[in-house]
Amino acid sequence: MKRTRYKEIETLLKVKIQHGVLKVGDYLPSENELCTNFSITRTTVRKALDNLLKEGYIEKKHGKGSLVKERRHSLGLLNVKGFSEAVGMNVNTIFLQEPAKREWSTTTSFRPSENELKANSLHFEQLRCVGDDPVMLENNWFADLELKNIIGQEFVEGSFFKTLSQKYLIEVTGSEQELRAEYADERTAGYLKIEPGTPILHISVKFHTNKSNLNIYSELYCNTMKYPIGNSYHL
Amino acid sequence: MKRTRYKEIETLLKVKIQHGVLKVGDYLPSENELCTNFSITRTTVRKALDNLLKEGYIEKKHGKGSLVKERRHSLGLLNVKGFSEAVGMNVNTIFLQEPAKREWSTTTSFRPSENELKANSLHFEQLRCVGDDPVMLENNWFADLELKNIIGQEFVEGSFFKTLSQKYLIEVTGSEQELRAEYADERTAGYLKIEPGTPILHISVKFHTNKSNLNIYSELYCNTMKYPIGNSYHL
DNA sequence: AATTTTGGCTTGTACGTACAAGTGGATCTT
DNA sequence: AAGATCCACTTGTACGTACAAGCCAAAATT
Repeated sequence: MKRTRYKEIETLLKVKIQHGVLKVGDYLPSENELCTNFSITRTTVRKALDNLLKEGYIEKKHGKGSLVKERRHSLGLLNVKGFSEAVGMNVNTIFLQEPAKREWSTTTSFRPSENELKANSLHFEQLRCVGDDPVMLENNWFADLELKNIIGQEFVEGSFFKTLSQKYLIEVTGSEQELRAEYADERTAGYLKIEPGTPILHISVKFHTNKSNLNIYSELYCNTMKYPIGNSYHL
Repeated sequence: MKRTRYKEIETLLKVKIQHGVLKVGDYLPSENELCTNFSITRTTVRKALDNLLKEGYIEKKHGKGSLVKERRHSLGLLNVKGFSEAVGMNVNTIFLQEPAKREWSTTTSFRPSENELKANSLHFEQLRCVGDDPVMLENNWFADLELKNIIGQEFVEGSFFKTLSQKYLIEVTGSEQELRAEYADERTAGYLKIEPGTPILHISVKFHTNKSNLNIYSELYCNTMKYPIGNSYHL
């Protein structure tokens, strides 16, 4: 991943927000202050702020400033990253199947490319809990191409995507999703502690990354009774 | 809505794409060509293209150009606009309840503000069909504040959002959503032609607009068996 | 005292310039 | 003929400038 000035500012501010240095409702330094503080032009500052806006971290008020926004308290922003970045603090993740070489699933909505299918597939399965409530069963596949030592390694802060970003400089650049309401099958229901046949939200995702041959295919099964899936979008 | 140069170019290109003048896979004129054609600077052109990128109309290739992208053929891009703009051609909309003054719903996920609750509520209900298959039941509420004559009037191309944009210069600036898998109740199941108790996808949306006191509250009930809800996101 | 005006801050739009970096065909060299 | 180089094109990043427009409090006017 190429380092750029705007990305520097962007991640720096994002970290400050994530760590609570900048709290919800706080105004960011004005664009001109950021310019002088970091010795960059307003064009670059605005590019960084635009990205934060797009990802829902801030809100901009014409004539006033940019302020830190309340991130969705439900399981928000699935269109940006994975689960553990989206939710607040009290999220526990349990590995049902540790990362290992396994067959490509034949039931994913998004079909891997021929090149990916030729390669081996790495897979892992997690159960996501809010407190003690299991709310999401998650399966992930990706081609075993460029990620040396990813199996056997602990994930950074429990997040696969943070690991990709920090250890391999791989960033998610986009995603496609398909959403379906389905009956829970027995296995899924068991892990989610619900009756088989209960409606669950099935989300199929293909994450695109800046490595053109690396995509992550995820199948998520969510119990939305207590914790609906959230999403937001701002121009 | 304020008219800006970049919005001009943006809508002009968008219309060309929507009307098929620019087809999927076609390259747009280069940024420099657009500059000279419209007598604007590259900064402005890029702002317009960024918006098209964000809304999923185009794809950019470094060193090559911008090309028109395949829009998702499933019921895509709910985070941007409403239904009839998101899907292709063969969508039929049936009014179950024409726009009229009705009570605010007490069951919406997103609570209208005090100011909105004080005002009267306008409501309408639609059934969305792909061909002959009913796929989505849609209820919409919004405060009766600034939209003179909107009841009794035909929607532009059947779309409420297009009507807002073209007749009232109101644009959607963002949205919040909550997604749940639920059992279909009898009424919903009847209209969607499914058995009561079948899982359906319930989407609650609050659309924000450039009129700060105008939000649109929608409750959508989708039969995702045949047509899953699609979504995509690109940096 | 109440109202209007002003001025200084903020973000929004738009101008123009320069160079980096990816792409691909034409040209030159071996 | 095959390969390497070059060049003209594309988009990406970053610089700098100017003014419009929204917000708000202090100052001037009524």
